[in-house]
Amino acid sequence: MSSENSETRDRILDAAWTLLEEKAGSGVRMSDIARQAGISRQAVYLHFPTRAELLVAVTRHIDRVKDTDKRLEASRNAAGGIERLDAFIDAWGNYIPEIHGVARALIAMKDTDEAAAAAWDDRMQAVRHGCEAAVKALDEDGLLRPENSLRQSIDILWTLLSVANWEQLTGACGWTQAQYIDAMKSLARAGLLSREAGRHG
Amino acid sequence: MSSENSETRDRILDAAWTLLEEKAGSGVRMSDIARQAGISRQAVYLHFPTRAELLVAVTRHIDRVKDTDKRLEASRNAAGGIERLDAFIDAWGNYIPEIHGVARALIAMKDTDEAAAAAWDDRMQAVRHGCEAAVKALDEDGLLRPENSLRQSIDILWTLLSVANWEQLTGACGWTQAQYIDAMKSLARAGLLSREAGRHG
DNA sequence: CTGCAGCTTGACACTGTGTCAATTGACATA
DNA sequence: TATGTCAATTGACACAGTGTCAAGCTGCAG
Repeated sequence: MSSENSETRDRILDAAWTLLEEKAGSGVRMSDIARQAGISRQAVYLHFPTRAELLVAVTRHIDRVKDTDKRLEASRNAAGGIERLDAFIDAWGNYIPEIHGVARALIAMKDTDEAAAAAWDDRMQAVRHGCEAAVKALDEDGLLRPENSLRQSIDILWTLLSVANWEQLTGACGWTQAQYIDAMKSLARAGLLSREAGRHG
Repeated sequence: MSSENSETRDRILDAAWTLLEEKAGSGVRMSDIARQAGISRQAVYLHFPTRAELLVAVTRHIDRVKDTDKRLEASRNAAGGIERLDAFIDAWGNYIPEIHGVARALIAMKDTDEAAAAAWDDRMQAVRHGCEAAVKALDEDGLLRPENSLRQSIDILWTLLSVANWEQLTGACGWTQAQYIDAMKSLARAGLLSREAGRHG
């Protein structure tokens, strides 16, 4: 707990990350992670008190390695509302496949584990804030559908961009990542923008 | 196994149904179901070999009681493409809250249990067929966006109408059922119809 | 009365998480 | 060299939940 950075700790995080990617988040046990990291199962518990906390640490680890903040920040610098919407969908939508494994594992734990639920909800709220920023930019440009409240528009975008939807489209439906991104941009515009705004975008 | 209808068997199904609704699908154990049905845990296994098969039987039981087929059939009788789309969204969208508990339980088992995964996928394919019928009706009326293939349009509608999206909107976002239905109708039109078609709908 | 079907009781195997205690090996420091 | 400490190891165990197994009870049909 005291030393946040240790050789072994990082090995555990990398091992967990690898396995969660490989097995798409399901069926990864503490003992599997230990074996992958080349240490004993108990050594894992020396660094992470519970499976849930390990999973949360893995997401933070990925964020650090993949420079998530920088990516999402880029979407904030876009000029107009529509550009900003597209930039956000690019940033988040292309981030999903990289956290997919951990995301699935955390989502699966939500039902039974309080800590996992809190951690996942926390991350989803962060995504929601991104949606909020994008929708507000659209609003400032006067592009939003008048029949939807600001709140509703945020909810809609947030729901469109859920991990579950990404999973269904790229998994069960067999879409490519590029198709997914294009469709989301198109769907978001269709669902959020007023008719006149849509004609120009 | 031999006798499909027995007093006790129905009691088990009702007990499971009740608990799954109550606890929204999570944390319902075989022993809980047994207690609720007023029998021993082992008696449950006398009627259903595994938890997964019990859950599947519960969905079939609900379908029978709620007359699902009749409901969905109604959407097939609508005249035009748009009416048919609306009718399908009404039928399926209002069915989701009733199967929500079992759905969650089955989805949670998908990761670990082969049979549960197959059963859930099977049901989702049935929904997809409903989406396909609605989208084809739109296509026959020449209303679909030309930039989307038929297949893509079906995928989009299917994804919009996922249980996960219903959960997020009515749960985390706090929408009412009526708001959900309205938004889905609106989103489906926005996402599927060509611009000219949308102007009239 | 016999036999069987349906249920009960109680024990047990198995898996996976998390805990605990005793031990080892390496390295730092007095 | 002796001491302390830190990280890791080994092995045992508690606990929950699913599923299995065996023996026994009860009521009813032949």
